[in-house]
Amino acid sequence: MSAISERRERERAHRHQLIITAARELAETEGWEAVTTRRLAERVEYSQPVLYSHFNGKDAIVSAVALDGFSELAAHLRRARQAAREPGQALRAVCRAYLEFATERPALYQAMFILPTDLKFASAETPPPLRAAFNEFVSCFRPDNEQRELFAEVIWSALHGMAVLSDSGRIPPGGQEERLDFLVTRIADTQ
Amino acid sequence: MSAISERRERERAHRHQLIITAARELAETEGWEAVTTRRLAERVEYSQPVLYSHFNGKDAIVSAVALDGFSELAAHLRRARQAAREPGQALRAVCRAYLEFATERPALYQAMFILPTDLKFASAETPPPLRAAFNEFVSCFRPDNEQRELFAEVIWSALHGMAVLSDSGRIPPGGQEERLDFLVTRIADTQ
DNA sequence: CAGGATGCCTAGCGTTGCTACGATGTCGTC
DNA sequence: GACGACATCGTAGCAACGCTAGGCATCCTG
Repeated sequence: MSAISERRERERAHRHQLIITAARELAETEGWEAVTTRRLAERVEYSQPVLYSHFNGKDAIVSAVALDGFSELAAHLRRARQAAREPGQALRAVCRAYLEFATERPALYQAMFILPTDLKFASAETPPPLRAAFNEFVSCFRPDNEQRELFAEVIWSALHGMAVLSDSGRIPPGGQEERLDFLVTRIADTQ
Repeated sequence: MSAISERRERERAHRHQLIITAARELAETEGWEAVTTRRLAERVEYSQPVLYSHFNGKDAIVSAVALDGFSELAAHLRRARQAAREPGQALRAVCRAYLEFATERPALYQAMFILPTDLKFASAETPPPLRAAFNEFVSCFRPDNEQRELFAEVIWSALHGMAVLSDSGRIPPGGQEERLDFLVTRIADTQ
C-alpha cells in the first residue's frame, strides 16, 4: 500500500461521488430522461466505460442517487418532527415535510420511488437511510402503540399517493393542504 | 362512401383494437419493457410503420391500453360497490376491489398510473372512463357530504400508494388487508 | 382502361445502454 | 535503472430502441 495507491483510491472515491452528484444535478435540471451514460460521462470529463468501473449499470447510478435522497429525506423529516411544539403536532409536521420534499425535489423523489433501482426494501439488508426515513413516521406514535408500524405504512402510502398523483396531474395539485389536513386529523387522535 | 371503403374502415378499426390488445397481452406476460414497436409489429403481423398510422407514438399506444384499463376498473369498482349489503360496507368493498385490480393486473395498472401517457386528468377533456372510476369512490359517500370529492382523492391516493409501494417491495406485501382495514375504519364513519 | 390516390413495406437515421480491445502509463522485482 | 506484470482508461463498436423517408404495389374513381 504505497502512498500513490492511496492517492489513487482517494481519487477513485472522489470520482465515485462526482458521478453521483453529476447524475443528480443533470436529473434535477433536465429530468431523468436526459441522464444518459454519454452525457453523464461528458459531464464528469471521463469516457463512458469508467462509469461501469464504478457502477454495475445505469440502474445502480440511479440507486446511488436515491440512497443519498433517503438520507436527506430522513434528516428533513427528523428536523420537522423535532421542531414540532406539541407531540400531537409532530405527525402533521412530518407529513407536511414529506410533501414538501417530494414537490421541491421531484427528480430525486422519482429516483427514490418510481424509477427502477437495485435497492432492497423492508428486508434484512435494507440500507439504514431507508429505515431511518421510515422510522420518522413510526416515531410520531407512542412507543406502546403496537400498531405504529402499520399506521406508518398507511400514512406513508397515502402521502406517496398524494405526491405522485398530484405531480402527474391525476388529482388537482391545488388541494394538497386540504388533503393533508383531512388525512392527519383522521389518524392523529391515536398516537 | 362506397361499401368497399366502409369495409376498409371496419378493418382499420379492427386492426386498431388488435394493436391495443396485443400490446396489453405482451405487457401482461413479459412486462412493459418487452413491449417494443418491433415486437408489437411482429405480433400483429404488420410492419412497424403501420403502428404509427394508428397512433402518434408508443406513448399513445400505452395510453390506449390505459384507457381500456380505466373502463375495466370502473366496472370492477361498480360491481363491488353495488354488491355491498349495507351502504356502510360499500367503501370497504370498493377499496378492496381496487387493490385486487392492482395486484391481479399489474401491467395494466402500470400503464394507467406509472408509465408516461398522453391522458388528461382532472380537467375538462378528461376521458369519461377516468371520471367513472373516480366517481365510484365519490359515490361511497352521501350526496350531501360537501367534502366527498376530497375524501375520494385521499382514499384513492392511499390505495395507490399501498398498491405501488407493496408491488415494488417498499412495504411488506403481506399486510395489505390490515392496512386496508385501518384505512377504511378511519374514514368510514363519515359517509 | 388510364390516372391518381391510398396503403404498406423496405431500409435507414440517430440515440440508447453496454462492452471488447488496444494503448498508455504505473508498479514491484531483479 | 531496466524489465515484465499489472491496472487504468479511451476508441470503437454491438445490438436494440423509437421513429421516418421513400418507393412499390394495389385499389378506387372518372
